[in-house]
Amino acid sequence: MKVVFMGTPDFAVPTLKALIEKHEVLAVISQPDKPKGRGKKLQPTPVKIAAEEAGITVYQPEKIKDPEFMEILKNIEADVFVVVAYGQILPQAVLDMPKYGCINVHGSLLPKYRGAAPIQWSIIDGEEVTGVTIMYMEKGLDTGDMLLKREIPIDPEDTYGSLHDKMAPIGAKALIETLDMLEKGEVKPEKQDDEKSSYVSVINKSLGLIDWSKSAKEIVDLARGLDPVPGAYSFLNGEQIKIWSACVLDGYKGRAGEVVFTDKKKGFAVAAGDKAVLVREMQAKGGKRMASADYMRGHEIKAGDVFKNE
RNA sequence: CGCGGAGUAGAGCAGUCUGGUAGCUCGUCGGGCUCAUAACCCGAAGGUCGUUGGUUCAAAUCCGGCCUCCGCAA
Repeated sequence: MKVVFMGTPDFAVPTLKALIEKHEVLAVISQPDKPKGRGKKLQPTPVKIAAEEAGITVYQPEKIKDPEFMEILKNIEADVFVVVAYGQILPQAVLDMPKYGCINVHGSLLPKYRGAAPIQWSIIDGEEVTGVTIMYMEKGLDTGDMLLKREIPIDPEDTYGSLHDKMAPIGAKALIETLDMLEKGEVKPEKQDDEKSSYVSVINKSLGLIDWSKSAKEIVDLARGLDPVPGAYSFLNGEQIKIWSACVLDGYKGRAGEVVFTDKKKGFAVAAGDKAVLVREMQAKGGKRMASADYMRGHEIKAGDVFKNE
């Protein structure tokens, strides 16, 4: 099939690569390069890098709605648009362009977790199963008819990063299968049950501030859902501490946020609303992420110290 | 030139302001004791103090360049 691919972050790259292998990718659309990192250096998107490696033309319109760009898009005459985490809403005129329509790869089992950060939220919510959904795009956000679903178990030790890396290739494979079915006319579009739908918000940094009055499991899930970015955090003696990895520790209680357990090998634990949270990996400002036990060799943390919101 | 922190033994840090060839908590290795919710005692090995110039009788420490890592902001 003749494909135009639209995508921006890492999650989209495996799908792009699979398409390059199996189909004819005529062009790639990605978000404009943005200043990132400490220097304010312009950073190409992961999708752009992958596309250029394959020698495919990349377009990065500021707004896809731009009439001039829409004209270009139309003249490419693709059979299908494949969209994976592109980052812009496609106007109806674009959705109507290709004869096979616009196909989207979404990182959840729709209709649950519609929106921009389904992988993170499924972990933060403590889900045990998630998946990818291939669907037709329509005007609403992630509301189109579903074509193929793949379930993926969430391991208790999975983080956003590890789950993301598991899901991206599965999404790529599912998409290729869907295109095969499309060509053969074998797809069976399935309506989403709006009654069962849920939307999740974009992840922002303030979401990572730990509320120690919540249950230990909720805090642990928050940390792994925000690992490796942007991280769950709290403050000890006015200094921000990021908590990357933790587990529930039974048998210890205290005021929420209070250090209730220290061990030179296991690290330290902080009281939550119910049980305690044993901090395994953490990071102080200016420092690298490290085992909490390592941190304690150079910094004093003792029972009774209290983590606060600032 | 967006703001800031940091690079010292395998790990985490102190020492830098007030120059005089390095220390703490662990780990490792050897020995002792025997069990005290993280065992204790004794001993040992292990460091071009990121790199490179400069100042100085003398630089981890003061000054300049460079490299790397990290937090914030985007």
